[in-house]
Amino acid sequence: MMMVRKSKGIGERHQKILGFIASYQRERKHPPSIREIGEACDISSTSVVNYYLDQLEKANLLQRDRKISRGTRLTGDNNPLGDMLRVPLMGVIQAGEPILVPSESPFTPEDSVEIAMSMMPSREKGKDLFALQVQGDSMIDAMVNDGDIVILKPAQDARNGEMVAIWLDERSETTLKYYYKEKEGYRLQPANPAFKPIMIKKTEAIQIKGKVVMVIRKMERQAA
Amino acid sequence: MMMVRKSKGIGERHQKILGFIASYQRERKHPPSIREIGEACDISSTSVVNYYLDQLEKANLLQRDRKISRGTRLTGDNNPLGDMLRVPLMGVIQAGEPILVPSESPFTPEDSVEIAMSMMPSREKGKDLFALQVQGDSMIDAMVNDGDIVILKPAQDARNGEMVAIWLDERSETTLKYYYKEKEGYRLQPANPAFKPIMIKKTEAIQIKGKVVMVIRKMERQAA
DNA sequence: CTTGACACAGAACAGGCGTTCGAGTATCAT
DNA sequence: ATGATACTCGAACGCCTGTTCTGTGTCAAG
Repeated sequence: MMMVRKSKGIGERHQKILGFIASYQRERKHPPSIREIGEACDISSTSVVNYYLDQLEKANLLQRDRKISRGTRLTGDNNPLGDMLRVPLMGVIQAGEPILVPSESPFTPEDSVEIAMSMMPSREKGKDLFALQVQGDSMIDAMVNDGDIVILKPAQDARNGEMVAIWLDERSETTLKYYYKEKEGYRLQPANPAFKPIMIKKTEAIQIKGKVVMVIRKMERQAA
Repeated sequence: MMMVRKSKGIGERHQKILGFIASYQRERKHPPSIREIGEACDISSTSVVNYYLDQLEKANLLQRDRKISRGTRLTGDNNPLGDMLRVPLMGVIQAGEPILVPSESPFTPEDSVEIAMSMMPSREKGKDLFALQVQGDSMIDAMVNDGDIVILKPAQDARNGEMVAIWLDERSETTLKYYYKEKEGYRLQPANPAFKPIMIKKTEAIQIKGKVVMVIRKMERQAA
């Protein structure tokens, strides 16, 4: 009977086991049992699987909850599963139309976007985030492109330097700007330094709709 | 003995179970057993847990792998765990310096960014993606801001309309542009329509480093 | 009051599953 | 050769776990 004898370190067998655990977990959403690993990797004895699992644990490639059924989990980098936030995509945001924040909007989010917890800024991990898809080029001064997805956190006011989604009554449009409260009123600063800030007098009515938490742009191929 | 009698539908008990499974899964990376659920939710009998679990399954809030240990998993929207891609953050990209694609770069990625599989465009779900953090304002014509994270896929050539990271020998700089091959040479189109395209003659040397797959901007508070 | 759906407890069963142990085989350095 | 090391097998032990069955108290409808 041929045995591989790969000296020390991680061999082909180890790799196969790691791969199987990953794909199993991806499909079934729970770890495989020792016997399932054995079956998938052509190992006829549970003790052999255990043997390899121990090595993989020593190599810091996975962790085991001893004595617990299906207690193997891949360590950080290999683990395909992680905490994510599901943010409802509530519709579109475009110039000339007010945006709908979740409480005002009547419709169920058809779709949603998934964001890794680890990617969320500050500790904005609240459950009340929502997402909007930008339509049109009206937000280019905010460095936000047509098709971009903006993640928002509902808010009625903001602190200086935060980017907010704001509704301007006088202009009848929604815009994304950095917000600064000043003596005379408000200064709304575009993200793109090539554009000048908008000064708003205290007398004008503005409505902060939410803080921009994140912007995501998927690059599909572009026309023309 | 008081019993809640919440008529039909999902009651407080159901909610508690759902919450427990979610947090358990988040912490331990595998589903809880029936007995563990019972203990956490003050249910003294496994049969009662089973009873609720069946209801929750009928309500389509979770799925059960019958006969399998720890075979309960939350359905889509409730499931905090999902497939994600771990993309190594290989360093920074800035004007005036060539970017390092993984094969060329000697250093291990100190950090990495996690992207939900569901967010990946086209079927760019390859394992060879890498990420770079933009430093400086030199990419504003590509609608990419200082601090943004760009996800790249290594490539030596591109199709028309794809956004690429490209090294221009003559200018000694890296830039992000939409790529178009034309008769005379190449047209590199900025994402921002306010900027003019760069025309490159065939005689000039260009090196495509990768295709831009995604751009992510985390909005922390901004200075000034 | 009876009836039946509903919520719950407890116990017992059977199979799932991790663990352990004894033993065997191949490869390699000495 | 010989022992050390790496690897494999099969079986058995015993806890873990899902399942099932019987029984009890509560509450609303008939």
